[in-house]
Amino acid sequence: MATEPGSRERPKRSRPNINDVAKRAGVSRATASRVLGGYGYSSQEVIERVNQAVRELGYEPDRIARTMRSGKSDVIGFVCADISDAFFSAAMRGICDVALREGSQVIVMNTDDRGSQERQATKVLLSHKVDGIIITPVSVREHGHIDAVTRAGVPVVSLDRQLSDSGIDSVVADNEAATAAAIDHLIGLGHRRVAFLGSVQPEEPPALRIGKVRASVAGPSRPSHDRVRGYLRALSAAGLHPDRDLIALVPHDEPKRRMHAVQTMLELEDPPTALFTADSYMTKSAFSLLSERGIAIPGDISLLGFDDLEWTTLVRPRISVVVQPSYEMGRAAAEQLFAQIGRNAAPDTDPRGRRTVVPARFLERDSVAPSP
Amino acid sequence: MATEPGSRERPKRSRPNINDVAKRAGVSRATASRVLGGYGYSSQEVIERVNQAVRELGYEPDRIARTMRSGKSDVIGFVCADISDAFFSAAMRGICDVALREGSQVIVMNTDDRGSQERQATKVLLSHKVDGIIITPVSVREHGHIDAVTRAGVPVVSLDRQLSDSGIDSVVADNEAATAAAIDHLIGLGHRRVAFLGSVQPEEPPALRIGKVRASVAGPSRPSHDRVRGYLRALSAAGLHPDRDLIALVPHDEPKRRMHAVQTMLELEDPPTALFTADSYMTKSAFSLLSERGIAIPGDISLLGFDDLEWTTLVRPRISVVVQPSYEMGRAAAEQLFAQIGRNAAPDTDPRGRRTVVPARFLERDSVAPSP
DNA sequence: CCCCAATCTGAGAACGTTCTCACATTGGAG
DNA sequence: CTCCAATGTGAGAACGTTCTCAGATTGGGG
Repeated sequence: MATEPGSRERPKRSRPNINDVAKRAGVSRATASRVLGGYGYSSQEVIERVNQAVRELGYEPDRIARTMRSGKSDVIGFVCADISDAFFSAAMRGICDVALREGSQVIVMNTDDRGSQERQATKVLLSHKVDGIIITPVSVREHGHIDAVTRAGVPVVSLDRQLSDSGIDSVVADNEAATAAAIDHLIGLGHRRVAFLGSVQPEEPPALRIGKVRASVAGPSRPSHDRVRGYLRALSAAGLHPDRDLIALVPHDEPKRRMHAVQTMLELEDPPTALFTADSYMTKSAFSLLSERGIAIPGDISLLGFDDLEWTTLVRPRISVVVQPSYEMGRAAAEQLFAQIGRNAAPDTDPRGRRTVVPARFLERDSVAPSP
Repeated sequence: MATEPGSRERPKRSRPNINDVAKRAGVSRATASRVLGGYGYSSQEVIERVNQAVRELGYEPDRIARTMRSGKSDVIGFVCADISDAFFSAAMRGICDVALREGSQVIVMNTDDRGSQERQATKVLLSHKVDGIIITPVSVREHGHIDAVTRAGVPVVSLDRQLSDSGIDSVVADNEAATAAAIDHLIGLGHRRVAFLGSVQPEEPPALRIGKVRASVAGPSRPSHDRVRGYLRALSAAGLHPDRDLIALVPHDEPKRRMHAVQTMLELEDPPTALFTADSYMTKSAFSLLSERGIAIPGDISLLGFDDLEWTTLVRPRISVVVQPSYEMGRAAAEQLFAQIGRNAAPDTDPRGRRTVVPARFLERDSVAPSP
């Protein structure tokens, strides 16, 4: 009723609030809130009148006001390097599914693996009063900004990487064990010269890239390191000595250097009979180069990769891979986060942080054969 | 100073607010806010004292309270079918990049192409007071819930699909033109029997899948329809008549039926000499089947696909494709959304909604050859 | 008949911000 | 000297919610 003359500028008509509901139901705001919140006492009649009013007005509570009052926002943050990356977008889906079940929403922020962006992201999320944060931290050592989050009483779960010396929960794949098993598989097939080709983050200290692999690889969990460790462990378990020439670690943002690393490996005097490519970037580069050069897989050389990508079953031969369950890892991280949120961020349970390790699976396909 | 005895239960120590800043600077809350907001008059001395206090306390304004007061949240929503899909996650990245520049964050919600989820998502986002929504709507006809969003004064941009009879902005690829050009290319190479293999949404009316393709394909922009239209247009421009047997549209969530559609096509009495696969699902299925069957591409049959996926350059032959610039589409949608937000959601500019069409590119590779 | 517990309700505070308004205090022009 | 504009400041309202508290009304047990 009462359509004002200038019905054009209606957009100013804002959503009904709880006062409107109360008025329509003929009760006070407190009573309406009590009915909606389902606490305290309310007469049956009032309950019905309020619900009726809610329906008639199409009332939806304002989550901002609710957050203001309660401190709980029903929003969590996901901080990752790049949401368009297949691993992160799959994990994101897992996170979203759990969040939906919990009645929460997810804010995503990309860091491009830059510490400054990450620090900014945590600040912003905190000022949005998120209930918790899932993060794939750029650095496993410098995590002052992340500690600040937990200190503010906001739960944090670290995904895919583990922070050293912090009580922060983490969800990681068993990269070391899975890699060791894969390498062991190759050794079992008679391979004695197995190359390890992996990527590292651009920010990583160059020490890792050249000398003292074993030492520099020690420390907190980070996929690239753990996989090197797994490689070394399998070798040593089989009584083989690691050969510096058969290990290459290049920054993941330099495709040319990746190609070059594979190339160098193939031109060795005593070349490897099997390639273990420790991540999707490297697997792709190696496969490209091999097929460009007309080198037969697995006839001339065996190829075993990490990460299951769509194309690994589309190319011939189909590539055998160790696959990280990215969706499930996202789910697990979210489950753990909501568990923390539920018990009100009690930071006392385990001083070293709960660590969830999810198994990576080995998918045998056609790119690996016995050593000639 | 003054570390209380029970310094264990510190987490209750909440972040400093603007009152703390004001107190420390020895001014009123209003003055502190004025300095921080940079409006009105403030003496140089007070400005410095306030900034000093901000630094000392590490004060960060509470965005929830700010939203409460101003109605602007610096958050936008992205509603898509599935964030783990390559198209959406790339678009998401584009959206995030623009949002970052604008000082906003992005909440993602998945619908799995279900109308109920989508309606729910818009409600939730509205109650979070988002400044705008980018959406890939499930249905191009039933958009009452989306109209409700604009009616609430919240800008909306539709991505990849266009809503019929609504003033809602959209960003879409020129699917029809790009498809027509691709088909034309095939015809130019002598192909007379070109098959069209595409997917449709599960919810889509079966009418589309069987008869009267041309008629049912009319209407608002939606990639699957536009591509069929482009196909028909190119055929007709070349004086060719469409053959019902050479057109297959199957729900994208039924891989078996996809395979079956390709199979049927190949077993036709007068089989096609070229396959146009109108989306990534179909391209993958067709390539798989062809290579399984040992059918030579492009020797026995030419293959031309839609969507550029990583593997299309990894397999042999490399697949020629029409590629949709997903990242740029996300960017464009976000740009348009913030433009609307900037001019305060004036819904008066163009009653039919601004339509941004971004060109799809044709990438010629090795999977297309002249007709034998 | 009185009292107290149980039931029901509403007034009002609080969350942290922004911003309007009113009230000083200047100093220069007339 | 007077007046007014320019400059500087603070009190307090408002956003929409939740929830504590106190007050009112019942009814049953003593």
